[in-house]
Amino acid sequence: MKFNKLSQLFSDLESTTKRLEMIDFLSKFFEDLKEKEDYRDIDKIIYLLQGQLTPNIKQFPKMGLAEKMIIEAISLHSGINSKRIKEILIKQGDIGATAEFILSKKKKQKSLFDYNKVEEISGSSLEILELYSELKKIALTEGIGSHDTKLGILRGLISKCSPLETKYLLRIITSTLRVGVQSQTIIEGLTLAFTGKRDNKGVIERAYSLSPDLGEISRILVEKGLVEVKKVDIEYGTPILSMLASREIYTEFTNRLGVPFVAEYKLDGERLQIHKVGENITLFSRRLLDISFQYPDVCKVIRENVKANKVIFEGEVVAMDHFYEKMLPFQVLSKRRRKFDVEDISKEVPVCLFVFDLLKFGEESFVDKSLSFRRKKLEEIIDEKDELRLVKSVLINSTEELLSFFNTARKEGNEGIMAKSIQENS
DNA sequence: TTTGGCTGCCC
DNA sequence: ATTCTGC
DNA sequence: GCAGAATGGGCAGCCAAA
Repeated sequence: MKFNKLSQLFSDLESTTKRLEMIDFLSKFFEDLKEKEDYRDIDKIIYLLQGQLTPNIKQFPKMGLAEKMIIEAISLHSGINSKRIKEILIKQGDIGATAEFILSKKKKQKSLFDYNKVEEISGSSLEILELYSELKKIALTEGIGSHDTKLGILRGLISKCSPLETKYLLRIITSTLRVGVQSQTIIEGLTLAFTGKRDNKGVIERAYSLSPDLGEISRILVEKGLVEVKKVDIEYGTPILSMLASREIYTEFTNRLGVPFVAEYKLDGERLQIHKVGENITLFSRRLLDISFQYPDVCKVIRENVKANKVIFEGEVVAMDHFYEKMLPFQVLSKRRRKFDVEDISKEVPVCLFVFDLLKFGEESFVDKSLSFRRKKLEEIIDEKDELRLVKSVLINSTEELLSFFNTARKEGNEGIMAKSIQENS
């Protein structure tokens, strides 16, 4: 598929704020692929629709090239100095639009024809596959001279793109695609185009949350059908999408959930999803980056004190003064987020992992089990140590209990408290 | 070798 | 992370 | 209430220029 086709889709999506209309644009686009039975690039198309090169679980480097360097590239390409480009950027409000504006002017001067028309006639638009491999090159370029190399590749791409294509190309590179569409809407489009029924949305959503690679899910859907998508499940080594909590004044917990419900401390640290396969420990950040190397101490304490050969669980790692049993604020912990001198900083900023959920144990998925069941199993398999504990969790029966739990939580240096329903299906 | 702009990722 | 918008 | 976008503080790493 050509990139101009995808660019047109971006443009259509951007033209509306109505979600149903966006879904319609997406499903029409997918149905077109279906008619042509051309699924070669479907995964890449999906990633680009998400404004990415690869799914988060792929641990692929980022472009390392954002607004300031794009300005440099536009300047090199157009001959307009970067100060002037910055002025245009302020007016246009967007680096993509800025480039589109500048290039459409320039190209009109150069040629008597409208560039987009020339391109349509000659069919010379960039192949998505080529665009994709060039973008990968940009991401993989590093070391001395890498800025120039990246800019060189980018200039090559821009010279093959129409102004409209350049707009979206640059937005993809700077992770600011913002055409009003993300995973949820893409899933709706896919559902409509490939299953015909909107009710099937949940199946794809579930698969995506357990194996967050929408390109791969799409491929399964178009090549093997919804039946196979249903079979997607949580696997060791593949981090699942983390559940997000919504903010709420704690006194409202009782109104929303009734009593009793479970309350837990909300800790001021970094969220970790832990996959243990034998002695092998992998830690994933909330954005699904493998950050195991940052916490060798955490890996060690898990290896030695979690009594399960294979298990996936979640926790919050918090900087801790073990002598005074005092939790330290997030800023202290953030010193741990580094690549070098990891052992030194581990000693300087000791941490504790507070475990709060179980996702898989052995070959059994726990994602649909009840809260109490998950907690009970966690208590069974974790030997608590100074550096490894279960998060404080209590059953709240009354407003008085809630108030006192909140006050204790704050006194002990927590951010606040979390509320969890005891209903089986949540 | 040092400095500072830029980028990306946590919250 | 929070806050805002359109649906 | 949901999905997506816009925005902010603070840290470390990378790289080019000083």
